[in-house]
Amino acid sequence: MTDLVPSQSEQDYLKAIYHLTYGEAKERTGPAALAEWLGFSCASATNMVKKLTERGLATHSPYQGVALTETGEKVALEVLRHHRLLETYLSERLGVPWEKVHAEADRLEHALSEDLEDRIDAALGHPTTDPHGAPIPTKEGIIVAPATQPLATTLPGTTVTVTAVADENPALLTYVADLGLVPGATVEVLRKGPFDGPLHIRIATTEYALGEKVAWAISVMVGSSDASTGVEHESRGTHGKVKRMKAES
Amino acid sequence: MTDLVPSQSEQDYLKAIYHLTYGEAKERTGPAALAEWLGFSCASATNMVKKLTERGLATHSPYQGVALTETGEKVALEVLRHHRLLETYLSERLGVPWEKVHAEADRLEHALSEDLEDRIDAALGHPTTDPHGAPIPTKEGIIVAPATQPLATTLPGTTVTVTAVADENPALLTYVADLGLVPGATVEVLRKGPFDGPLHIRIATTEYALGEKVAWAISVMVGSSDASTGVEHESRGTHGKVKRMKAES
DNA sequence: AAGGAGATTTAGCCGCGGCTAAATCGTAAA
DNA sequence: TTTACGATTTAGCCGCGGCTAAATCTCCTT
Repeated sequence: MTDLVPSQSEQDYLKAIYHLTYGEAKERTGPAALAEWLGFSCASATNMVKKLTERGLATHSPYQGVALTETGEKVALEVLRHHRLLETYLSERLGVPWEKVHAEADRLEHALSEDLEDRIDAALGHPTTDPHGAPIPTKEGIIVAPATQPLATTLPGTTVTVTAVADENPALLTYVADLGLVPGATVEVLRKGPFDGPLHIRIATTEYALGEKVAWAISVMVGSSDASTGVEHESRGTHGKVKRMKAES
Repeated sequence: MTDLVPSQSEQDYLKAIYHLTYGEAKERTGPAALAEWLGFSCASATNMVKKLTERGLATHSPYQGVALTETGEKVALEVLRHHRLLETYLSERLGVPWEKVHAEADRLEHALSEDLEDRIDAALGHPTTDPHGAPIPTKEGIIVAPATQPLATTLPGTTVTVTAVADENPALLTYVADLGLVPGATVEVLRKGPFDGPLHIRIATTEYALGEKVAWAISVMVGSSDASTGVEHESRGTHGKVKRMKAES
């Protein structure tokens, strides 16, 4: 019998595959995207993909891309739960600033026991989203993804509510936080510059021009009234594809 | 230039060397003791000792035993600080039971950033001892060791105060906690059985007979009145040897 | 249909940090 | 003094998870 529990590296790859498929509305990814995401070489990614497939955590045939199996996705969601619970705890209880919690959680997530996970969850009152607005998977591996879209694709003239901000980039986080572009904020989309031009928005009474990268990192919910239609359930085994979040963490 | 920061394995070995020398009033240890402490083979211990010596973290000549250099001890004390701060935090803020905090902290200590260390330290109000009574080194690598002795060597007829309990063994911790033998408790030593016989003690109004192992795991402070003579300063570079704690964590 | 660029895979290397087996040392007992 | 045993060291192996270089495949363009 091979090791029952995936190694830290394996967990990192599973998390990455999850991000690159479920996070971007794609079915499968390739080693190149994985390698870039993790900062490794393509060859390393291919090797690990082969190993994960042998272990039954991913499906992969040569040149056909990778996807997670049910058990692989389950592992990824467990790691993601650890990550987002830690982010929330560090932010709420220890005052770690917004833009730093991701890096801290990345190092701590693999050392978190089930028992501690439960204690943190309880201490926080069973939170459903992390400080960046990303949903926290349940212990059973169910993740509730709000029906959102990137701010970048929002039609000018619309007023929207920010639900989440991708948390990978500290500098970007600091920048958008300064603007008040945090989950819950209301934004009026004014107009879009030509081609890759800036997106003009208004927050409260101030206008800003956002670059492409920033506009894509922000998830928004259209309208602001009806809460019940704002979420859908997404779980392992779901057949009908639902709109998934762009925001990572 | 070699890696600036010791690997997790190296840190574990440094911590072990610290325990086996400073923890037991010995000057040096051998690979055998190290190997047993960590659960590795003697050969592995010898290898690592050689590497630590090359890195300037330990001193070692063949067949002469190992000791930490100043910088090695500094690293060990940093890890120990992480460990004991985490123990305290987990116990105080997340309700992790006494006998489990050691194992949790062992996994988390290597993933703790300096920033988080400071935040935890501040959140706890800069504690000086962990839940088992062991002193927490300062950020500067100074550890204040109370002048204590094992309960096992305490003369019958004496009344002493428990200062610390070795935290490695969960079963033992549960046992002594049940008896009320926690830091701060007052114990009257009644008599010692012959040879390896039990140590009879009284806590409050109840009498107990303790085995050798338990009696050695408990550190006590003789008398209970004068606090100023109860501690001494021990720091890197101290020449005069001071009585050091038996309790580990 | 042919060519070529980029993605993917394979082959083979490396350091880390475990391991066992075998050689060597040092000491305490005969 | 010799011997034997335990502690230490050396030699050499392994899996993990990175890497580079080279081979191969896919697909898009010409």
